Formats: sequence, structure tokens, C-alpha cells
Amino acid sequence: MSNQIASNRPPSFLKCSQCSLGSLCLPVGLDSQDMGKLESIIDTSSPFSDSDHVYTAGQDFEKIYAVKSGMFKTQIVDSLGNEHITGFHLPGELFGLDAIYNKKYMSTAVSLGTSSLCAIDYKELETLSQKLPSLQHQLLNLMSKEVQTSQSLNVDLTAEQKLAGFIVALSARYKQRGYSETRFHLVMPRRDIANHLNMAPETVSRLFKRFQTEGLLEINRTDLMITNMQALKEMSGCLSAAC
Amino acid sequence: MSNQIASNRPPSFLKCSQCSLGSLCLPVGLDSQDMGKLESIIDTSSPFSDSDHVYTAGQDFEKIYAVKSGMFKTQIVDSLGNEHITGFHLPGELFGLDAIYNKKYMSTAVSLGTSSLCAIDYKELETLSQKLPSLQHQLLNLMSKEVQTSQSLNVDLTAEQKLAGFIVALSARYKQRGYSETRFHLVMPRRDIANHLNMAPETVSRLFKRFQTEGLLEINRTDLMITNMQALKEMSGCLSAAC
DNA sequence: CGGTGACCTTGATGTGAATCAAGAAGGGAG
DNA sequence: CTCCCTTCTTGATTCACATCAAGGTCACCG
Repeated sequence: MSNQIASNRPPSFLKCSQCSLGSLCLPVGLDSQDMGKLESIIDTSSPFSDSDHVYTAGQDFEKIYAVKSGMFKTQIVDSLGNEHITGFHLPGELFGLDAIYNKKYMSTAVSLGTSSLCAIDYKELETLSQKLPSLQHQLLNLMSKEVQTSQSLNVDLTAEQKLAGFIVALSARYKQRGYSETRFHLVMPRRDIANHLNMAPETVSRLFKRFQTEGLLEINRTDLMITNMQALKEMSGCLSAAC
Repeated sequence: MSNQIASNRPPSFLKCSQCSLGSLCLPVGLDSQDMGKLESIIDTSSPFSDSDHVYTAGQDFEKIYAVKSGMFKTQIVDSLGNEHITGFHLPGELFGLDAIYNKKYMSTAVSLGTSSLCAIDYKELETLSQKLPSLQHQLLNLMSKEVQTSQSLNVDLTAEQKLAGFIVALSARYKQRGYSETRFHLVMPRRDIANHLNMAPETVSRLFKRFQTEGLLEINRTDLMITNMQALKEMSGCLSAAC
């Protein structure tokens, strides 16, 4: 499975114990017996199609979600109706954690392409974490990571630095998951990348072109190949964990 | 104590059970016996003077911190040496949570004026959370809040909206702590506000002047009085929890 | 009390990226 | 295959805010 190009795959109905994402996701550190207990509170729903909503901002919080396959985006809406994409979520990553505090979802979660996920009842997860120290530990770890990621997105960078950083970080996340770090598909449209990074889609387009001219990468629609990782990392200001 | 103007106060050496911040901080939901257990892992250090560092980015992670009095800022540094202030921390708020995942502090924490805090050994906190469901619950809640706060800072807003939002959010936090919501001191210099919000200090200065002209607030150096809260909230786009 | 330095304010100018405006390039549906 | 619609690209123009530059204010201190 290593060095495959990441792409959408048929939804899998594996339990945690058979899931290849165990080393990234909640089960880190659990033995097979404890993993069984975690499995018992996880609900593997049917797959989502492109643009399907998992939950909508304002709904009562009940479950957190772990991506199994495909990709999801989470977006918040301000009082004027402007949407902002807070993150893209790859297999093994959790989302919905921002809802814990307010007991309402703060964001809307949307599937990009065909994707599948595990739904975990948060109340039960808290209770189970009480019994399984490793589970509590990993849950806190993943929340800490989330804090860190959103904080580093706040730093004031040029459009060039932000886009380079986005590509580098995405590459690192694919690598972690056993995919090629130099070649992958951009599942999300330019508009979504631009929105997430607070820039205009036109700017994304122009920058990709320039990156290509400068020999940093090759891009054709959604197909991306990184040809000079080092230069991209340097350009990004090395804020992501990947540097 | 209600409706006092917030200002620096002599450091307090109270334990959680005597601390007035219990309703905001970690002890939420704990009975007096359990609070005693929490107190036993908390270290009340001597007070910090202006610009003192609590920890520095890169140091091994060991403790998380709760502000007792005064204010602290946390800042990260990119590879080019540019600093970015990720947050200002008021009494009852925790910081250092972003270090859990990497086991190293990602940021540097600095005191603004004279301040004091509680240091909590994280390993012991995890262990204790294992025994006290309410403590685990509150810890997860506070981390969730942190995620939410930094995510809403990422939204693309005008300088005007960002500064209005900053003032409104600060006001709400002072109110929560029993201080006046309409009049308080800006402990941090303009430069720090500007840095945190990704703008130039000159822009902050000009906007404060305009807000004053428009009758939204009165400001003299560090002394701030809000005269039209509603207008400020509307201007901010109502992203903070305060709307 | 006058000097020094940090911080803040105010004005003039510059620029990175947004916006505006077409067109080009896929990709489905029939 | 052709139409239609969405997404992407490319160029011209504009604008919000940064940067540059200078002067003002206050606190501290010998």
C-alpha cells in the first residue's frame, strides 16, 4: 500500500482492530481487548457522497467523527453568511471536537467526494476514557494537535507562504498514511483551498502556475506532483510540523 | 468585587478551594474532597514580573499553567524569526495545552506586567483525571474551547472587524470574571494587539481613533471605555461567543 | 527638572492580493 | 457528439492595509 497515489476508495466496514489507521487514530496504545471496548461504542455509518453533510452548525452535539476513507471539510459561517473552511480531514483524523465545549456543533461537516467515517458517541467516549488511560491520553493528544494546527494557521504569511505550507503539510499527512508524499490528488476545488487559506481562487491559480514555472511542482487539475520539496518547505516558513 | 476595573493585583497564594476562579478554571464540577486532590498536584509559584518567561518554545513539556492574576501572552516563532502572539491569557484560563501532543512547548509564555499562576504537572493531571470524571470532563471542555477560539481567529475579516471582535471578546472575558465589561485596562501594548490580529500597530492606532470618533468607545493610552457595545458587536461580525 | 527611550499617533506613499471581467477547459446529461 | 454548467485560468484595475517617515507623549531616572 505504500507509495500509492491517494484517492477515494470504496468505503470500508472494518472495525478498529482491522483498520490500518489504528496507529494515527483513537486506538493508539490500546490492546486488543480494550480496542474491542472502543469498537462497541463506534458506529460505522453508510458512506457519504460528494457534498453530503455529516452535521450542520447549531445542531446538538452528540458524536465526534473519525475519517475512514475519503475526505471531509468543516466550515463555520459568520453572521453575514460568509463561510470559512476550518479544516480538511484525512483518514485517521477526528473532527467535531470543537463542539465539546458548547454542546452544539460550531461548524458544518461536508464530504468531499465519496467518503466514510466512524461515529463515536462522545458521552460514551468520555466514560470509556475514564476506564482506559491510553484512550484518555490519545484523546487529549489529538485535541492538543488540533489546537496547535489551528494556531499555526493564524500566523501572518504571504499568499505564497500559505499555499506552499498547505501543500507541504498535506504531503506530510499523506506520507503518514502510507501514500506517496510527492504525488497526490487535490480532492478539494481551488475555491476551497483559497477559502481555507483566506485568499482568492485566482491567487491560488496564479501561484500554482508560478510554482510550476519555478520547478517546485507540476499540477494538472487535481493531479499534483511535488518536484522540489526542499524549496517548498523553505518557502513555507517551516511552520507546519513537516519541517 | 463586581464592576471593578480589572487591573494587576498582588499575587495570591490561595488554593483552588479559596480561589474565586473555580467556576471558570479546572475545578469546575469538583466537590471539596476532589478539589483537595487537585490542589495536591498544583504548584503555586512566585509571581512573575513584566516580560518574565514562564517557558520557552522548544523546552520539554512538563506542566500546564492556569493564570491566577495578571495576564500572560503566548507567542510562536517561525523559521525567519518572526514572532506571532497566539493568545492573551486571563485569570482562570489555561495555557501550555498545545505542548501536550509534541511533548515540547510550541510557544513561549511571557508575563504582561506582574502576574501569578498555578503550575500543574501534566502527567499527574492525566492520572488524576483518570480518577475524577469531572476533572477529565472539564479538561476536555477547556481544550475544546481553545480549538474553537483559534479557529474563529482564522476567519478572513477586515482590520476593523478584527479589532472590534478583539475588544468585544476581551470585554466578555472580563465580565465573566466579575469585572466591568465596559471599562478596563488594555494591559498589552498596541504592538502586541496588532501582532496578535495580524496588522500593523499604526492600523490599530488609526482604528481606535475612528472608533472613538464614531462614538463606539473612549480610549486613552491603556484606559478603555466601551460606549456602544451593540455597534461594536455588530461590527465584529459576531464570531466570538459574545454575540 | 531636563534628558532619554519606549510607545503611540499621524500623514504620505507603496504594494500584495482582491476584485472585476472575459475566456478556456473539462465533464455530465441527453 | 453537442450543449450546458461548473471550475479554472489569465489579464486589467482597484483598494485595504503595510510600510516609511516624522513628530508627540509619557514614564523613568540621574
